[in-house]
Amino acid sequence: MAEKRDITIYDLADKLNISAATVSRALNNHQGIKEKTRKRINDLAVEMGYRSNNFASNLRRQKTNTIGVIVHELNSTFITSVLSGIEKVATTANYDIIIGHSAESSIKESANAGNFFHKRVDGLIASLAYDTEQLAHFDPYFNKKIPLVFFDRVPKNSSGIKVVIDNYKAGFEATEHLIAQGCQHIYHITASLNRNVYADRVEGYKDALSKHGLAYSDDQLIITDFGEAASLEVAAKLIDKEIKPDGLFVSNDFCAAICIQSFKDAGLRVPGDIAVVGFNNDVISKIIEPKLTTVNYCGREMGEVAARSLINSLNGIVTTGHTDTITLKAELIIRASSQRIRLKNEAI
Amino acid sequence: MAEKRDITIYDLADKLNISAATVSRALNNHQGIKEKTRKRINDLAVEMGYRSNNFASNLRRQKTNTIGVIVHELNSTFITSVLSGIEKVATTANYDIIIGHSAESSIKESANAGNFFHKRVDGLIASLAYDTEQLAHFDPYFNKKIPLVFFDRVPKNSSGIKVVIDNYKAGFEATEHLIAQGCQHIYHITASLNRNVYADRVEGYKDALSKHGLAYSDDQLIITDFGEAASLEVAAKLIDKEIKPDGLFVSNDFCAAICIQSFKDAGLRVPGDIAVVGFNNDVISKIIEPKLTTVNYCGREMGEVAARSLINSLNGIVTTGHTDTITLKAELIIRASSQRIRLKNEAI
DNA sequence: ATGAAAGCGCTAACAG
DNA sequence: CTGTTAGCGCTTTCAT
Repeated sequence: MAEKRDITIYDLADKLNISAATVSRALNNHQGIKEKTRKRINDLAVEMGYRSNNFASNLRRQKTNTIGVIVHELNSTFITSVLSGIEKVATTANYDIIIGHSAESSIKESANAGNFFHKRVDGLIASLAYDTEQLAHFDPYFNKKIPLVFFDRVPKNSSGIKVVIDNYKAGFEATEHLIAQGCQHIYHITASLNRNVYADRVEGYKDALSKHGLAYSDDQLIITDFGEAASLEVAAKLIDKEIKPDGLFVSNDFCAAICIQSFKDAGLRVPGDIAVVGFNNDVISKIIEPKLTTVNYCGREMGEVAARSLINSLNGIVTTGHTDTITLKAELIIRASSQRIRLKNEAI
Repeated sequence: MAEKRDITIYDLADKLNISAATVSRALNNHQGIKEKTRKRINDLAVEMGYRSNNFASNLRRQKTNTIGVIVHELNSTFITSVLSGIEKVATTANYDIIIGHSAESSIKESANAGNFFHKRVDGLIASLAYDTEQLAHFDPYFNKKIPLVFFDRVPKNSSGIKVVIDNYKAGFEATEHLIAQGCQHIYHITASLNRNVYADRVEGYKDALSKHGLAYSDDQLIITDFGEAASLEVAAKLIDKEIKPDGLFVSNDFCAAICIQSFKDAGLRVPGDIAVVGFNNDVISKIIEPKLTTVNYCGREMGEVAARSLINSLNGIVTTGHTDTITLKAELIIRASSQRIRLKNEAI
């Protein structure tokens, strides 16, 4: 494949009758190179189409200046904004990032982790897949003391820095909001309780019910994978419940949207008959009719904080100890899908 | 950062009193190694936690077995399925992929191209950003004869393999469908005509109008960037038009969804007053009410074809010549948002 | 079937 | 301010 041989620093050195070391130093902006020499070298490099050889450099420096990022999915605005946050901070600090997505499969997550380890990333940022239980695939990182930062979906017990929101509080507030709207039979749709994000919200949900003297039975908690098919099924099940739900808190906007649609198709009014709250403030929450009340948290900020923490550890700035879990703000955004009070006033 | 020194093939060789060359051969499944020796080596490698050093290997082989993929955005199901198609083929052929996203900015696209070139990807797969005009950032690839495959949003004039759908035909059919539904004043919302995907659909749109004797004026063609704000603006403009549109073809599902919403808010019925067709079959097309008629094309297939073509060139299998543009199928999916005929029959 | 030796391109002591 | 030198870990002739 290779056309002509690549230009190396030796070619530059020969042409200028200087040593390769000087060329290397000039190209890397080391100090102690005469400005004039540096310029001559840089000019020639451009002229000859020189490109530095990463492998050689990495091999020598034992460092790649690359951060691996493993996400559970790509097609959500939340993840995209996390990525752009990471990218911004990483680029500023002169790190490249490589992205792997697990498609919610722990097997692919594991493959990505292995691949990135093999590629010798300097550090790793990850959000766990839906079904990840064993964390063995991260052991090589721990063993080699390669810094590891988890965000959003973090492991329950493990070292490493974690960047999260207060999911308990978010779940609590979402539920309390529904209660304030007069809901008495509030159901909750969530996903694998192995994932902190879901488990914590469930706790918040339960505690809010309990605080306001509302009964809770396991029948009100529905676990699904938020896929389209599963969501449709869940919605159908909800419609057929003995005790009709008048409030619904869903840990995912897409699934909440599907439910709203199903409810409407079944002749139920939202929020009149059933008030709905989602989670994530995805675009879909503003498209669905009625617009969806949801919990917003800033992906970009989460990405920035994660990247910054990672780079700090990379630079030996240790901020660990009791502060190795960083909690960011989240807020309930109230839209039409849950506003029963105002709706009553506005009613025809 | 590095803890203990990494295990190298020399460590393995020493332990077994054989040469590093033999270890290397065994690890890479070269022929001419006694089965027993191979097994001893592999076992010890696992036991000692050996991981091969990519840089050293790449440096030596002048090859990375990595394919770079540059996409204009990540948060669409279309792109995600393209990526999974690429991933599948690449993995099978023993290539890693690294993903870069340009966020629709030619500047970032250029940065990614440079970065990947620097990382010495063996080949590149790309879909152009919204505002890319100059292709100079791909020149290094052409110069070094690094295979380059464009998909979906491809450059107008340039060498390299291109994988596309017949956008002209898709635009033609979408428009003809609206005409068949009795629409007389069909507007078209599109984006930068520098992008083949949009320009070609516009041609199809115009030709369909002309074929059916419908007048066209530039007033009916609206160019926007499909962002949320821009889409809202465009929708408002459309509502205020002198000549009321009764049909709308939008080159993007998200924008089409926003328009439908705005129309409904303004008291217009969809499709009764205005029939709408989108493009891409994004999830949103099934969430919006009424469900959106749209053009579907298979991202996964496009990804697979792109990756396969790239790997073929990598292996020296030249399929270029007149076949260097590969056109895949696309189909109009008819849903409620455009069905005026049936709607009239069903009318109360 | 295995070993010896050279070199991929770069960087960092160390020297001057 | 610049040059000399050694070596990062691996693959691959060329021998044996």
